[in-house]
Amino acid sequence: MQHATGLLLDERQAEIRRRLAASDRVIAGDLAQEFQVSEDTIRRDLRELAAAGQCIRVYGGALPVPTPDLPLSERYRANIERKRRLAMAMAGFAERGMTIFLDAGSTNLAAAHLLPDNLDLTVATHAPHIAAAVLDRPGLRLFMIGGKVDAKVGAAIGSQSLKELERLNPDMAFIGACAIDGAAGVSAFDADDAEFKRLLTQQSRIRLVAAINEKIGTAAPYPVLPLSAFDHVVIEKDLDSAKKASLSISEPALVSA
Amino acid sequence: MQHATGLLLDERQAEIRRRLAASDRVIAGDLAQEFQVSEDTIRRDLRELAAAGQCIRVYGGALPVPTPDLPLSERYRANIERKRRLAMAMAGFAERGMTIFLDAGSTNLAAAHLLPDNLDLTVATHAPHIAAAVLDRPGLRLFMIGGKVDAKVGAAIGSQSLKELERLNPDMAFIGACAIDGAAGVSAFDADDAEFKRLLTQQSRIRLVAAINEKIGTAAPYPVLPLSAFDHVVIEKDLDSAKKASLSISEPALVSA
DNA sequence: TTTAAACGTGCATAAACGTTCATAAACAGG
DNA sequence: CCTGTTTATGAACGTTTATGCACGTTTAAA
Repeated sequence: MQHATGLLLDERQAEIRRRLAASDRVIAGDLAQEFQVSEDTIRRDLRELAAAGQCIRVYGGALPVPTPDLPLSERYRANIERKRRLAMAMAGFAERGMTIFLDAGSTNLAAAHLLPDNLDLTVATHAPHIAAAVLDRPGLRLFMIGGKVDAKVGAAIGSQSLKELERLNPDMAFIGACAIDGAAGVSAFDADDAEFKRLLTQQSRIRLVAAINEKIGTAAPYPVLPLSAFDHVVIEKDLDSAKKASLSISEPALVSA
Repeated sequence: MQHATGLLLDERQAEIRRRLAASDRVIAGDLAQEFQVSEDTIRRDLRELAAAGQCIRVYGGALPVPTPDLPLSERYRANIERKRRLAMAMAGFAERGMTIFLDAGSTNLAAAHLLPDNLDLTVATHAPHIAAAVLDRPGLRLFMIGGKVDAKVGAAIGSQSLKELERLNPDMAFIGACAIDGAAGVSAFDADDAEFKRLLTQQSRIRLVAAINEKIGTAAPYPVLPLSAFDHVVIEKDLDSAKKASLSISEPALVSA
């Protein structure tokens, strides 16, 4: 009846669980098309996952189980679906054997869930939430930058962290932008965070930065680097063309997701 | 009955094990065709491998076991309630302004949730899961030890982590014991983990170690330190008196929770 | 209120499954 | 060289499981 080459049931449900962890919803129809099975089958999967307490069934798809909303994790929940798309585009740049640094931020937390686990990747990060997510992915190796952790930024920043970062040269870095502007470049809300991002970018071979629409055309108090310092700037597909033009960059450096 | 050209049973099963390690799954039908045996035979192989804990049987084939051991998040769920009681007792030792190091382990993860948030505490740890939990507690400051993170231990261990630990002198350390014995002292399943625990204990002013009943009277391959090196050994109230006596320590060094 | 999409249920079907038995090679002991 | 035993396998049989489809119901949005 089924797959010569398709996914086994358990694999399919495991993949759905991963999606739920990375985004804030799944849609039955999309899953059906993606896994090449009928929607009935997907609905059955979602019903079973819901019965096991792994998701919450809703009309049209399912939601992840609500985690007790805490300060930081709350921020992480906002606009997850859009950030997941950005993260997916960034994850697409991963190549076998790379060491990839994930900066703090919810887009990169999504990336931690989405990075392929069969490419022998090493993930480095200074953000505990991201580290915890990576540690739960059997196919990924983890390197952690330590130091004094800033609760607002959600990552280890400051002099000790910088010193540890100096001894690391990632193949690729995913920078989380607090603000992006064609003229002001990338900027951050915290001085130490900005300095960390700057050093991180300089230490890395391939530099990616991503931002949702709201952050484009804005500037924060602490400049990081001009846009020209990055190999790829990942933005949403539907960014209005005026703002897109204001960045003064074009494909392939500009990536729409 | 088997063909001169075909593989022996052991060879076939070894090959299946190799496939499971290399890929994410095996499919019974494919294996049957490839080895030129009936699917019944493959199913028998998979059943035997599954019985030996070498794979996970699913409809249509088999999946590799998530990790050599249980997944970390699974291990964290076992005996939560009992570990929470131990953690509560340890948390009771916290005093205003202290810097407390939380070693890896589920008991200390519970402690991260239970430490009072009105004592101006700083928590240090090398375990991402614990760091993430602490970061979600507004009243706690966090210091993270970095380095290569061992997925089995669930924490950063190894030379770089040791070097960072050298520059830290916690007021108190909660050590997670893999095994405790009156004669053998505290021991661990991983060499680097044992060395980290040893240095951590030596660097700390007040040293606590906790263990659930199952770990008392057992020894692991890598010794950490004798029980005399600890200020308090926290055990469960209902530990049987023979084992309790075998530890050769008494109150107030011995704490029952 | 209307309407189309999403839903659950029951059913049919074929694949996958476990069990039992038969066969024949491999083995052990005399 | 016999003879009985063990072992790996495949075949036969009935059972379970995963899936898609049909059909009537519910839902949410227009």
